[in-house]
Amino acid sequence: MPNNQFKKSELYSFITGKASTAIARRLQKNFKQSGLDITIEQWSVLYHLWKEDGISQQQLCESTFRDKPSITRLVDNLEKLKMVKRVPSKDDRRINMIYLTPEALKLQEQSMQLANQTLNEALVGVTNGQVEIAKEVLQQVYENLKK
Amino acid sequence: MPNNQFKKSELYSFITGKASTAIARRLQKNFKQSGLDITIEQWSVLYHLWKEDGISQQQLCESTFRDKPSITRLVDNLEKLKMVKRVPSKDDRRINMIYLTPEALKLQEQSMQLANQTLNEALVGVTNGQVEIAKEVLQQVYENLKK
DNA sequence: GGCATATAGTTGTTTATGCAACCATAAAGA
DNA sequence: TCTTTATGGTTGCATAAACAACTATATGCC
Repeated sequence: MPNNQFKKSELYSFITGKASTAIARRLQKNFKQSGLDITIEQWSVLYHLWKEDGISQQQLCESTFRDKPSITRLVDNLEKLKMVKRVPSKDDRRINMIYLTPEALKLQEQSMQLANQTLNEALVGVTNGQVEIAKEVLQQVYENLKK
Repeated sequence: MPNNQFKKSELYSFITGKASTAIARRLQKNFKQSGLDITIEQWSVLYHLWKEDGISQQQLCESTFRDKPSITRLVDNLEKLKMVKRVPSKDDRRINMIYLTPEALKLQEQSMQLANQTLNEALVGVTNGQVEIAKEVLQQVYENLKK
C-alpha cells in the first residue's frame, strides 16, 4: 500500500524543499555578513576536503551529491579563488587530486561555526527528539532515491 | 540554550538538502519518462495557478518562495511554452495577472499524479507518524528562517 | 598486443538562482 | 498639487545545475 499521508495542500513544501532553500539562503547571508566570500556550493566542496584533503573529483561528486560537470566547474571557481589546487595523480593519469590551499584551511573554523549557528537558528522551537526523527526520514528519502 | 544536536558528520545533509535534491531529481525524471516536458520549477508555478488562476507575479513570489526576478523569468519561459498568459490588471497598471492556458490545464492531473507517485517512492519504509513529525520540523524551519 | 569497454574529467547548451540596479505606477504626506 | 516613498515588475551579471556529447586514460578479454 502506498504512503498516502500527503494531502495536496502539504505536498508542495515537501517536494520543493522550501526548508532547505531557507537554510541555504540563511547560511549564505550569514557567510556574507561575516565577510566570508564564498558560495554555499563552494563551501560544500571545501567541507569534504576539510574532512579529507587530496581526494579526486569523482569522490567529490559522490560526497557532495553533485554530477561531474558541476564539480568540474566548482573546482574551476575554487581554483580561481585560490582555495584549491588540482594535482594530477601519478598512479592514474585520468585523475585529479584536489588539495586545499592554506587560504582555504583558514576558513574552516569560522565557516563551520557559522553553519552550526545557522542550524541553531533553523531549529528554534524544535525538540531534539523531533530532529532525530526528521533526520531519519530525510536520510531514508535520500537512500530511497539516490540510485 | 542552542540546539546542539548536530554532530559534524550529520550536519552536511541537513544543510545542503540532499533529500530535497533527490526528490527534485526524481520528479524531473518521472516527468520526463511520462513525456511531460516542463521543469519542476515551472511546475511549481503551475501548481499554484491550478489552485488559484489569475494571480499576480508578486503572489507567485510568495507562494513559490522565489524572488521577483525568478518569477519574471519563469513566467517568461512558461509564456514561451504557451502555458500561461500575462494580463495587465485594469485596477493597478503595475500588476500582471497570470492566467493558465487550456494547454496548462491539461497537465494538471497527470503531473499531480506523478508528484504523488514521486513522494511515495521517496517515503518507502517511512511510517506515517515519522512523516508527520518530519513535516512539522520542516515547517518550523521554514517559519524560523523565511524572514 | 589489440580491440572493446569502463572510468575520470571537460565542454556546450539551456534553465534557474541571487543580488543589485532600474523603470513605471500607486499611495502617502506636506 | 507636488514630492517622497512604497510596490510590482524587468534587466544585467555571476554562479550553479541538468543533460548530452566529447577526450583521454585505464582495464578486461581474446
